[in-house]
Amino acid sequence: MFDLDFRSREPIYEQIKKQIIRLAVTGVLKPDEKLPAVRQVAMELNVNPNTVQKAYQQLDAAGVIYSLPGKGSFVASSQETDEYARSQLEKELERVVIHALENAWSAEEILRLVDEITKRWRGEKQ
Amino acid sequence: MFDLDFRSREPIYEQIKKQIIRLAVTGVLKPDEKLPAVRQVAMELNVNPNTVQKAYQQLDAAGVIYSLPGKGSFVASSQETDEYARSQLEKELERVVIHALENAWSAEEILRLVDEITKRWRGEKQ
Amino acid sequence: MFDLDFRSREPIYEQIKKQIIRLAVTGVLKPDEKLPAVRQVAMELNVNPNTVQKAYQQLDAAGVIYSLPGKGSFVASSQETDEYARSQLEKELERVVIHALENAWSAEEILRLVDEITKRWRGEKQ
Amino acid sequence: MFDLDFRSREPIYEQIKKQIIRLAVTGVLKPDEKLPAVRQVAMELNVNPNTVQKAYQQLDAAGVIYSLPGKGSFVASSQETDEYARSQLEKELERVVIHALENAWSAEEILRLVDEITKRWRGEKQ
DNA sequence: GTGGTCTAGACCACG
DNA sequence: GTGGTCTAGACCACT
Repeated sequence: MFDLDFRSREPIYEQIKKQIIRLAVTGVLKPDEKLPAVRQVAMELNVNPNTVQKAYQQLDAAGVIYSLPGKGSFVASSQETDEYARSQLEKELERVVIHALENAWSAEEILRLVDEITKRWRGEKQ
Repeated sequence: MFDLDFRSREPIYEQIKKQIIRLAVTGVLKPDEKLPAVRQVAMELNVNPNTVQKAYQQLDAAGVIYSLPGKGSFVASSQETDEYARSQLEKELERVVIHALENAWSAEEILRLVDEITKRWRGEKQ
Repeated sequence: MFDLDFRSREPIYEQIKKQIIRLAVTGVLKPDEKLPAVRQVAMELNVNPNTVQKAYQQLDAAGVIYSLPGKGSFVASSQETDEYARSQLEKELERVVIHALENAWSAEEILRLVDEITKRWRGEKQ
Repeated sequence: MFDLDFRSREPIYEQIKKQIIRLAVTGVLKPDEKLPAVRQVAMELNVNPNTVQKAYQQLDAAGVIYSLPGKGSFVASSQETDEYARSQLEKELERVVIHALENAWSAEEILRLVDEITKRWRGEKQ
């Protein structure tokens, strides 16, 4: 279900968070659908249950999922998830674009590169 | 000379690296111009010399500056710097854009947001 | 008969306890009236019988209901119930009010907020 | 510095969070003041560093403190803290007051009890 | 079997 | 020495 890169600088729990958000935003996981149990995910990914727990707990605090002790964890309403995902991505994009502008990139250069990346990605997807 | 944000999550040495690159790319620092000594920068910025040293070393390894033992550190040719800065930024941008695409953003949405960020930044600069 | 919120952090058995107490205190359930059987409540609420059992047991231990083996569970005298409910609520309220006072709230602020909550609740009820 | 109740149902990290908030709201801890290190608090309280870390991290996510790896954790602006503390307390108070109202308490009864608790607390403080 | 808390102890990046 | 991440493994409350 998930795909981790253990060599990445990005913490494992962050990778898990992002993948769950991706699945929720793209509609693979529906609102109120049950997520796999913490221990099950931990086994499948070969990581410690605490690491998965941390991801679930932070998503819960952010309103992306809701966890019911004794029952499981479930996807929250799509509105909450979309808002959270959108604000996170906007922050990331803003940081990078401003960094480029500070390094004397023109708006046209940035837009052209974004367009190129998008087209390349579309090609790989098909 | 530099402007650091000690409250940022971004490591100090990364901030120093980015600012030197920015000054080189924007032409404030000319090729073969001597950089201020590690200790002097450390004193001016009120940071540990090790931190400045780390920034200089990594810039050296990346070919953006070159260090002559006993003489100091100097800005490399603008070509080296531009290539390094460009490839770093392209990698960053690609990562973020693909992340957005994976989260069901349309190319139009991304381009619109980039445009918006650019205009906002221009406004703040003036 | 009851109205549960399965998404709440509050344990299901606690919700059942509070609702039975509420019905007894408000006079909907009369003293010595028979409560519905554990299994019946469990079926109606779609919860595990153990969960209902736990609620009944704790109410029994608190003296709010009394269970006659083989005959069922019955509402205790209104005096028992009122005392229990009152002491529970006083404890809860004391805990929260003291917490507010410790966080530099003034008595006036607390009273004003209580008043506001009361008025809002009255509005929603009608 | 802190005062824990290990027998309480309230998690230790929650108790730590509340105490730090209390100290910040009451002005004992000033904005940008350095908090004791995670490991130091852990030693003083005789708890595991991970437990203290959890408290610090959640306060950081809530904007009440900011943590700089390698430097320490610091109290954020009083505005952030006040807002967070206020909203938490309002939620707690609302829950309890509504619970009382549902159990047939009159607004006057509640206000009288709050007043009584306040006066008793003032007496104990002096 | 579920999520949640906690301990013990290790390792890493940063300053 | 600082915060941050992770593992291993235990115990608890709830369903």
